[in-house]
Amino acid sequence: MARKKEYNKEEVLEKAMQLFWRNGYETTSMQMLEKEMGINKFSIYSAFGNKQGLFLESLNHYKLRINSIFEPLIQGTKGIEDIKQFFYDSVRSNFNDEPLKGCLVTNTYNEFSESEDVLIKEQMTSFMEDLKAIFIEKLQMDPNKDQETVLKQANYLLLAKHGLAAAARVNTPKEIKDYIEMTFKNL
Amino acid sequence: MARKKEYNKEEVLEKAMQLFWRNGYETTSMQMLEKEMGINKFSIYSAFGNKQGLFLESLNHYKLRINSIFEPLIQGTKGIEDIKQFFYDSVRSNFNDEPLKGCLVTNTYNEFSESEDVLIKEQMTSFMEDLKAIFIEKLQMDPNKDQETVLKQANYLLLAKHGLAAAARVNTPKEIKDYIEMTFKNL
DNA sequence: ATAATATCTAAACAATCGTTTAGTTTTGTT
DNA sequence: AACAAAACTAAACGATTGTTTAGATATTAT
Repeated sequence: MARKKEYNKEEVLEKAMQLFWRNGYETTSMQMLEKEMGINKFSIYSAFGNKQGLFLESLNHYKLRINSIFEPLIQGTKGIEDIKQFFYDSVRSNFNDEPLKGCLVTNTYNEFSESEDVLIKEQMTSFMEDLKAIFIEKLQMDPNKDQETVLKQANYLLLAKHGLAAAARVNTPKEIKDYIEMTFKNL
Repeated sequence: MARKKEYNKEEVLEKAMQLFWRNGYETTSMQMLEKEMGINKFSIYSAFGNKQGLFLESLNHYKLRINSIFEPLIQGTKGIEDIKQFFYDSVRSNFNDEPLKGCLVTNTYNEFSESEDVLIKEQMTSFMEDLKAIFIEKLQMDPNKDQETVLKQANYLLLAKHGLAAAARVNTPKEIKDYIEMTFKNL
């Protein structure tokens, strides 16, 4: 009993996410989003509530989109090798002449670390905790590692991943490769 | 033949720098700066030109201020141990119940990685290159290391420093400590 | 065909952004 | 004492921020 949407929600969300990914939350204006998404501001507000709502949905869209990177990590059975491959998958764009945008989650984590936006901070914290849990599980696959070592190495890898994501926006493929290789050299 | 300034330039610069450090460039407004620095907008503009000028001077002020961290690194004679100490010095606030603001240079590096602000990007790039040169020099103190290894480890440490600075804004002292120890374990 | 309703466009909203202007006050020199 | 120069206050600048409103348009169920 009503008019049809002239846009596809997934498609415009993908475009919004790309823009947020490239510029961050604060720098991306509704005007830019309107232009990039190709739909009117009113349509954005009816579909996503407000800018924060659009961003949160963009984050979720991002998580689904990078499933191809997480799936092998979660499903893998090779322990620490899976994590290393995950590191490489995370920065694939650095080796493919694609624009370097790092990791949207880490970018957001950095941008909002001093912010008081509760919803977004919660999303970030839970995401990081999930990742740490996965790392721990992978590290525990090695029976020679006691629990203390596992936790220590998980902390190490979590921060390494964090740093890699940040660095991936500015560093060269060679620097990235050196970093990943050194990181996993003696684990 | 003129009126005296009622403020001390170093003092207001310190306050501006603190604010930029906490919030980043984009999030810090002239209104906030006016309030924090305790002087009028007009005075800010006469002294620093514009917001970007104020930020660039804040960056320089920051570099002078963290001299106590860099001096031991540059003057040190213990090679890699100096770098490790430098890492610890960089995140001292994490161990001292002080507010966690990470490293202003790295925060800025991240915030401006996709920006087109040439002046600020130049400052960041030169800063990172300087740091890498110092790392290389330190690593070369070990005569057992060939040049290829030196470069590889320098890349590794530069990214590690980058990641540490980002992570220092959100992680716990234990996580930070685990990270630093693991980073230097097998160099 | 008509009524109902959701979606569109386009303009306007108040608030804030970085920046500038106008006018006053203070200081130092002659 | 009078003038000149710099620093102050406070208000306003136009542009842009995120958000909302008003009205036209399109679609569907009856």
